[in-house]
Amino acid sequence: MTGPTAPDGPGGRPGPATPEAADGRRGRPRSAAADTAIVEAVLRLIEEGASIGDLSMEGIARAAGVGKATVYRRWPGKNALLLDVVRSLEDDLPPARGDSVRDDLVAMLEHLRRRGLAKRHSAVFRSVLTHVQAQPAVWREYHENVIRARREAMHAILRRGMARGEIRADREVDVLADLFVGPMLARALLDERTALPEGLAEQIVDTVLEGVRPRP
Amino acid sequence: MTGPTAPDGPGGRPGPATPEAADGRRGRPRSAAADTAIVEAVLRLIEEGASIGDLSMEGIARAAGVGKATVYRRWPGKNALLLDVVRSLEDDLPPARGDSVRDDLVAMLEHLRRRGLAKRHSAVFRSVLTHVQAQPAVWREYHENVIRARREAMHAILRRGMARGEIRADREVDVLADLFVGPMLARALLDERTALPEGLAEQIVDTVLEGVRPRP
Amino acid sequence: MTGPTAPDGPGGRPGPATPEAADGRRGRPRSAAADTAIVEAVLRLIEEGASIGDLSMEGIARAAGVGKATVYRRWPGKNALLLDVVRSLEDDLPPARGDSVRDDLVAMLEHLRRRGLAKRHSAVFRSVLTHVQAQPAVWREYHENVIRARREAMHAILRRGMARGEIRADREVDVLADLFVGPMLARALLDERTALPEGLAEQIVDTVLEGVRPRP
Amino acid sequence: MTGPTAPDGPGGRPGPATPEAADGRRGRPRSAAADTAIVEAVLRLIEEGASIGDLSMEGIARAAGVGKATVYRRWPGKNALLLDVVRSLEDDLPPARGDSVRDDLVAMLEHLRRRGLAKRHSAVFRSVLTHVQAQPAVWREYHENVIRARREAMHAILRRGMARGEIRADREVDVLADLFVGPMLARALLDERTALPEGLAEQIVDTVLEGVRPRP
DNA sequence: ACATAAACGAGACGGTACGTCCTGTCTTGAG
DNA sequence: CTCAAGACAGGACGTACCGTCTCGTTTATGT
Repeated sequence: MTGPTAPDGPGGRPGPATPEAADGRRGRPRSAAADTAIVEAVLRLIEEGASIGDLSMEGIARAAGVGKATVYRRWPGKNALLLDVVRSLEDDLPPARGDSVRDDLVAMLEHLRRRGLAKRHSAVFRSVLTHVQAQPAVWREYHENVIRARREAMHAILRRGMARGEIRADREVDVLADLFVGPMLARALLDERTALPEGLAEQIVDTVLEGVRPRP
Repeated sequence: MTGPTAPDGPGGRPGPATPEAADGRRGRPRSAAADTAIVEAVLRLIEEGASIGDLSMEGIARAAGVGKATVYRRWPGKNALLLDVVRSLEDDLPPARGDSVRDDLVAMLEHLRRRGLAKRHSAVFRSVLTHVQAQPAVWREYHENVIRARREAMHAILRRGMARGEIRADREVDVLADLFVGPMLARALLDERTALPEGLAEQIVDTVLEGVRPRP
Repeated sequence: MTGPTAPDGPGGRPGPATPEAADGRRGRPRSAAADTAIVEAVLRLIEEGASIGDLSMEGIARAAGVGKATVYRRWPGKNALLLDVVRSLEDDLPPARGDSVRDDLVAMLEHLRRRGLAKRHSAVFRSVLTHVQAQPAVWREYHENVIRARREAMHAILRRGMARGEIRADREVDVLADLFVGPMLARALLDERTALPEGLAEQIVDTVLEGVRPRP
Repeated sequence: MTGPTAPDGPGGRPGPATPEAADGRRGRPRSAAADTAIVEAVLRLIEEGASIGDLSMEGIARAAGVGKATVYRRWPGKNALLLDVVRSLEDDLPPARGDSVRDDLVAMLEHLRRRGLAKRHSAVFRSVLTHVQAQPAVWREYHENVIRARREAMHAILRRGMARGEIRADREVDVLADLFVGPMLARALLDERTALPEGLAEQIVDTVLEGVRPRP
């Protein structure tokens, strides 16, 4: 989510009370430079090998050359900040091109695979995500905003497939969705051997479509 | 791993420096009561709603009625302790009964499903696991001890299936394994709506075996 | 010093940078309302029980309904502001009426006593003064402007008394001055039991004049 | 107060709950070295020119080579710490020798004069005292413990003088006491020109005893 | 029985980070 | 050029934990 360049997370958090939405918009406006300096500092620190536990608001502010209050003015705590950092890494979902359900599924999984590969991701994403996951409230919000969108896109593809007779219709849609997403997730989380290999998306989609029993 | 009652992790961790491996083993022996008090305190705190980030060695020792040094004498840090707590919750894998590959797969996934259901698990396990995951070193060790065993059991089942012609042999075994384990993982981690429903194991196994394309 | 209503401190402090001294005196003039709002806010806060340490430029500006910059435009810091507040409380010294030295001394001490009694004083003055005293530079300036004037008035009275034979001339004037001022000061600073009682000025002056040895 | 070497203030603050008075006296005992390191650090910083406002608990702990918590374990805040520092500088009052009331009074004032002269005092004492004075609660306690003792010693001297006919009995004792103490205080607080000169105690006592009117 | 030695609870130690507040400066749009 | 508003970098506040280190006490064992 969020355009790749425009970090709208900061400042946007408080919802209706957001300064730019306010009537008068008085006082010195928030520095966009500080926004990016903070997010970049987090990414830099993680790339330099810091684990999530090593990160501190104190250290982030220091690394960003920013006062602590400037960080807290934008995010209520470390979790919310990290959540926004993750969001800033999210790409937009690929549009379902619709040539065939199989191709749409492959495109979706390829999107997931690539995201798990990007330099910043493999380090940042894995650790941030698992960290955020342990924080119910934060995780819920992330869930609402990011995972839900992905799930719904997946469901749309599958329902279209059912309507066109390409996908069996005697299973619940969300179970089917997990059948495709799950293997990629398992590989990303449980297997540390290698990066997610090219061709994995096709392999998963095709095998799940055709089934694991030997074909005659 | 580890018997349900006997937490052998403690004391055993430091390896060669372990007292019982020493020549004389003099002095007061470690209190087994302290071992269990500590682990139980962690579980209790989590059940009472504490997130992993809320846990502190200080608080754990306090809740266990134990001196801080007594905790540190057994585990080098919070991660190692939590890892042992997770391990204490692991049940032994079900033996592959071998009637059919399909049944063995269902048994394996049912084992996973149940583990994710137990009261202590759904609260403890999810959060501890995701926390531990963010700690590369700790995760690696957990991986070696627990996940690896599970993966190998899975692989054994699948290879037997291939040999018996029940599983297609033109795919890598570990990709196939993720095809079964992944959907359960996805449901457990990404879906907070409900507990894992009964029958989910069968549903996943059968659908993956038969494939998602409509059957004629 | 300063008329009771006209706080000329503000604006006058920065010296050459003062606007009214400038050639053209362009732009929006300073708000006299802001001047008084600030000083009044300080007094109000102290009367409401705030200790000096509790006061902050931030809080003062807030209480005065004024921007922080408006305060800093007038005073370089908290000390300077507090000093001006104290000054705004100073009454003019009573003119030496000259009927007798004894009466002039009583009038002087009565002036001190009353100043230490006024509602605003007993709260404000004591704390502000002792605070200011701990700031050498500020204290020095206060000393030059306020205490010195008082001391010189005192010395004038005493010298006149010596000339007229009412005061012994074999002591240094400033030691004699402290003999009268000191007791009132000691009572005000070291004794918290009661307000300074009526008649105290007379009692001190007469006893010091006559001496503490029993009279025959 | 407090013995000259043994800073019993720290730890002793909480009154009856003091650890050394407790039944079991468990846990690691407090480090006496830390006690002195902290107090010495305050004195050192002040001697190096720091004003009271410049002192911070953070800086004091740093200068003492001590954790902040170690300071807060002993004193609840800066005021209480400074109060103890002042107390650590108090000498015991000189015993009233009783040869004559005049000599006892001189000894008492000489004690005050000297205390205001000691290197550490003139810097530390003046500023700490005036600072502490602005904190009603702290001042009250200091008053109870230190000033009260001094006042009572003074009263004892004066009452003995009245009984022996050396002091006029038609004035309240506490007014008389201020007649002697006040001038020394005024000189110390209001006059920054010079240190308190030798012979000042005698000069004050004799002049107050004899009175300021010319003697025949 | 008695010393030895390690573990025990308690809690102090020097540190680091927390999230809040204040300082003195700067930057808006409005007057 | 001032005003109210409020963001800025910096830093102190008092609290909580970190992992280590004493304390005095308890509990085994090896003599």
